[in-house]
Amino acid sequence: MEKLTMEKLVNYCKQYGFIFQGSEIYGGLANTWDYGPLGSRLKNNIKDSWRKRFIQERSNAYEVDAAILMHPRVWEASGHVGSFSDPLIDCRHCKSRYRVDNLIEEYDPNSHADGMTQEEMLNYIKEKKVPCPKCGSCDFTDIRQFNLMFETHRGVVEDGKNKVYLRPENAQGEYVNFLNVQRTMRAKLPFSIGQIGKAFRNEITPGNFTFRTIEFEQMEYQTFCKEGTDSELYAYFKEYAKKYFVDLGIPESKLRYHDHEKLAHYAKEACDIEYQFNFGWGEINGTHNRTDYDLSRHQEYSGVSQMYLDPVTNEKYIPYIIESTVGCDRLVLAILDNSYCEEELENGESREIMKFHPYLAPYKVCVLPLQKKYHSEKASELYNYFSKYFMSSYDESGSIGKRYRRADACGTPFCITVDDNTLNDGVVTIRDRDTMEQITLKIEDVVKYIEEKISF
RNA sequence: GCGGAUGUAGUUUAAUGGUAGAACCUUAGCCUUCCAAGCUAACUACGUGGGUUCGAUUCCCAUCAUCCGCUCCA
Repeated sequence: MEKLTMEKLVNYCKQYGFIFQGSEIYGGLANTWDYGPLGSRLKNNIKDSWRKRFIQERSNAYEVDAAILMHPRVWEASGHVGSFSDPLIDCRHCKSRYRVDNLIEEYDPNSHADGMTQEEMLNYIKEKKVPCPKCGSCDFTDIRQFNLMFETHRGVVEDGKNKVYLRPENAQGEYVNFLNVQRTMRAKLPFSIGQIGKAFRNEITPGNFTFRTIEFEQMEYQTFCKEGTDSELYAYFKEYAKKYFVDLGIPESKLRYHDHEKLAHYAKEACDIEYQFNFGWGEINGTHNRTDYDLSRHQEYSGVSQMYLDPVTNEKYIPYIIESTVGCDRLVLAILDNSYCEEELENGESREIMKFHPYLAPYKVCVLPLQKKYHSEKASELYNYFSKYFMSSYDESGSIGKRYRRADACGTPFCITVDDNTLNDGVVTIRDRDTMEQITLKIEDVVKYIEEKISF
């Protein structure tokens, strides 16, 4: 098999209705992508699988759906306003662009550029004549701020007073609801609040299809726990996330952990899980030990106590938080990347197949009348019947072989063929894409059979 | 954001300073009926905007987008 390239995958996704370029008829808007009929089914199935593993099957896990627009003070407390914008500087000579704090710290690791204001950083560069790492000259532009948060305004008047931000991460939605969920669910530590939702970052983005986009969906849960139990949970969640990916059909050989050497200001421990995409290793999950940083900050900025009263020991304390995030769009891409196969046929041609885990497949079954003329009436009837149980498709156009292959290309695990035996004896032929085996089943047994096969 | 490449139907492509030909796909019909058969039709394209020109899909410029490599990604 030829190596899968991103171009091939993009093409495939477009051809079969998984992913289209955003605003395509206007020439496209960079780094936005629209999920088509099959892609949105796949994505929803992935979300459902996450929800099942991380909310439903875990005790003390609760889901919320928080607003994308939050009080601007949230982003002050989180540290996003002020520090989340990158101070950038360009070399006039070779046109390279750098983050100023990185530039200074590379020049002198003991310089503590983190704590400097923009002016101080600019002065530092001028005084020490910090050279451009690329060309060696010291001829830089002024520092420019690139705020990574999308801004908008509430109300019709645009002024600084009513500026709001599209959230750059979802976690704050859980943090500000910590007490609400704890109280209403009568939850005891440790417990988790999870959320699936969109976040927005106004970043400079390289392509790689949907791997990095300005608008993206995260599936994450925040676990509130007592200090001292945090590291054990952190280690456990790393394993738990990896097992989830393996359960979805991703081979362990294409997964690896990547511990962060440089930690964020809030983090005590941080580790990514990376998947081996066709373009290289890329993060699909992050586990972070965020300590009590977030709730302490919210307590400070809101003035509302975020203390937890331990009913057993009567201690009062601010919980630690372990965060586990899966990039939803990235996982969709990983699943597409991992499922794509080109199969050599006997006649030397090749065909594209998607081998999804049946739980993730956009369509579970495709109903095919063997002969359009004689079987399509019964087949339509069965299609309507199966549609009540799972996503089904129907295809009567072209030869039976062609229709099997079409279904394979969409990743449909089961084809159900309606023939004379269906009309006479009430049985259908079910063909399993993975084994290529055909079995005959009574119509009333089909739903149970399929439901077992597609469970997760 | 930088450098390189590219841009003709859904896909792969051909030709051309006088607006485009094909294959596959799709759709309809006939025939066939358990793994992309055949026949007959139909549908569908020069990324966008300027400039040069009598005339631009073709030449030039800009822009947008994609791919590859950097950069960036608490």
